[in-house]
Amino acid sequence: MTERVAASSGRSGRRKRPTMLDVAREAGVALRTVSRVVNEDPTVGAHLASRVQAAITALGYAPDERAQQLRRGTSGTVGAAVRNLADAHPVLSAVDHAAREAGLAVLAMSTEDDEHREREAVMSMCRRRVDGIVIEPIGTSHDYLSGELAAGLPLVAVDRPTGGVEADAVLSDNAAGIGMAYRQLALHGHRRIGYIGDDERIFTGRERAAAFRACVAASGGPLDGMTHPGVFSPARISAALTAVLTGPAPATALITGNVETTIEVLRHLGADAGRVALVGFDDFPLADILRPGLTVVAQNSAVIGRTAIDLLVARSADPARPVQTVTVPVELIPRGSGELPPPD
Amino acid sequence: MTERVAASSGRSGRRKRPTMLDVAREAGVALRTVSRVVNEDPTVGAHLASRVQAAITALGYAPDERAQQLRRGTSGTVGAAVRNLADAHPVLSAVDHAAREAGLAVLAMSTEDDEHREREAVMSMCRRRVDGIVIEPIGTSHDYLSGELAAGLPLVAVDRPTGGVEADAVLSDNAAGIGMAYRQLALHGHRRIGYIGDDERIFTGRERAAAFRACVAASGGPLDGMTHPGVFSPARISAALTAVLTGPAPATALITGNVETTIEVLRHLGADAGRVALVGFDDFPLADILRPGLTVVAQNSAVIGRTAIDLLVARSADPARPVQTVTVPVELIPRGSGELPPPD
DNA sequence: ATGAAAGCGCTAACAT
DNA sequence: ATGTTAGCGCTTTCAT
Repeated sequence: MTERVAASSGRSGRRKRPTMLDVAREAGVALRTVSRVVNEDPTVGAHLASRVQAAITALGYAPDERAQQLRRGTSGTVGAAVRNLADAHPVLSAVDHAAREAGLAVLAMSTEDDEHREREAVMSMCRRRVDGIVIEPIGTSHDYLSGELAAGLPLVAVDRPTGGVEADAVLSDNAAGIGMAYRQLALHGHRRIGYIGDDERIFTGRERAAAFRACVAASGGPLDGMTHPGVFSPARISAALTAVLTGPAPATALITGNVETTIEVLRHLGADAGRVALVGFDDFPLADILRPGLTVVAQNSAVIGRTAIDLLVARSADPARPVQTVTVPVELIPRGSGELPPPD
Repeated sequence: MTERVAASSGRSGRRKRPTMLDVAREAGVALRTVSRVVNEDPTVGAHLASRVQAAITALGYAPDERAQQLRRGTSGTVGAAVRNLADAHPVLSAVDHAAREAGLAVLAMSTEDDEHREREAVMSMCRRRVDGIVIEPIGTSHDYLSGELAAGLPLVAVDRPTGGVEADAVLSDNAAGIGMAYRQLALHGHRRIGYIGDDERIFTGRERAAAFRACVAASGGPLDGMTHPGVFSPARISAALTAVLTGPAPATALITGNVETTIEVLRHLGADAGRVALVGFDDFPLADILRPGLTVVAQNSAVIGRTAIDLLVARSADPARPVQTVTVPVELIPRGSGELPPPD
């Protein structure tokens, strides 16, 4: 590594952080009075209040939230265990906003698509006594949470349901989305439509592949060689793409079951991107600056995030309420790639 | 909203969460012994240890981290105040990994490019008594942190320096990056090179615009009408683009000063993307699937994140050490758009 | 309107 | 090797 380093003068040593008691002494009042001022209790005399405020700013005092939470018995925080913080993540964004409106802080942790990490993240949230958890499940079994659930932990799954335990969930309407994609391609003259998507051991992979097969059956199109689920590595996507686009009766249009597949397909298509019609499941930033623009089935992340927090808050208020699964509509966004005609 | 809702049977009411004392009673040992087992103290007899473990799993006990932190006086957590959680954020990812390796959890909060929100997020982290903060500064003044800094809070700025207070920083080599971009375009025959970038009130905008002017001066190219800093809205980017690409002596190549500008320029260029050479500052996912592929100056996010955590840990260990600014090299990634020849 | 004291769940001296 | 006890910094009865 060849970083350049510039150094400068040091910084004074560590001073002890002021506590509420320090403030009380500085202001010459009782501890309780400082607590009252900090919590904006109106029953403090104006004179004392201002003296306490002065002491607070003089000392640079900020209350220790851990101690507050410990004493209050609530954390005012919801955990969000999502697959990735680094990728585009509109659901997390929506959760963040909705939680803030509900007066809750968000503790976001990434699961990195790893079952073990997911469990680690969720347990860490439990140890921090979050008031609820929004999870984008990776693992297939979440019964390590059954104790917490019995203890009243509000848990809401987004995108996929939890496994092994009953929990509220917010899902996209996968079947309807695949239907929209298929109809759009059929509408533009395609008869041989292919599908490349996720492993069917994954919930969304299963739902979307099943919906695709149903569409083909309903429209009387050919299924043979057109369905390629269980595809996740770039190499296998490349192979599936070759298989579906070559041979005696190649597909003229393609539906991709998730963003990763969509992007990998675009990467392999390269210059040929304009020669095969394509609809991707799930929108992503920049899909509109591709040429041709990418037609997608977009999930409504804003509504998903909002709903997740709503369910969380509702269960907090009433732990005994019935478990709910909310299905959120999806939307087809035509941008060109899905409207390409078949080669004549 | 037309969500479909499916309801199911309820869930048992809230049971009290077990404490360490409950475990001690269940196992018939003293509180201290449970604490020893939880903290893997080897001085516990094998017999008692297993009895305690059994009680822990039977009760589904998980220690309250807030109480641990309160008592230990350390939180084992670093805060990361970044501009956006929802956007691609490789630095956050790198911080996450490096922190984990150092045995630290990460509390990530987004500042949403808002000075007020930034302050809110940072203060919230302070109230949670994080052991240090990595910040991607938005605000121009951070002297509200001077008290915390004096109290020994390790603070590391990434991408831009903090304002008004001395803190460690990890910056990209903006000047070198602009130099690489300029030379690449010059090498491919361009004489009239334009620049569209951030406001010069922003640190990176200032550094990059200055470096661009220096490049033009050094190479004897024309500066007139070629420099467009202070551009941030889509409308203004569009205007700047028109200005730089039209007139009697239009630019044949362009350098864009940040991702937002790059993407907006691509959006406006549309079908003409292949007719003007372009180098963008900062890489982004999918830049390689554009046609032509986008040539970029890439920041080394992995090194930036790592270095930030290294500086944080170093200052934790020695609060009096000199303040450091580390400059991380950038890299030119040629993908086609920067290698286009000038027309004719 | 203000204060004294108990205790949230845990760790760490200090016994034994 | 195991138990007793005093707090960490705060909120909250309960007095005054």
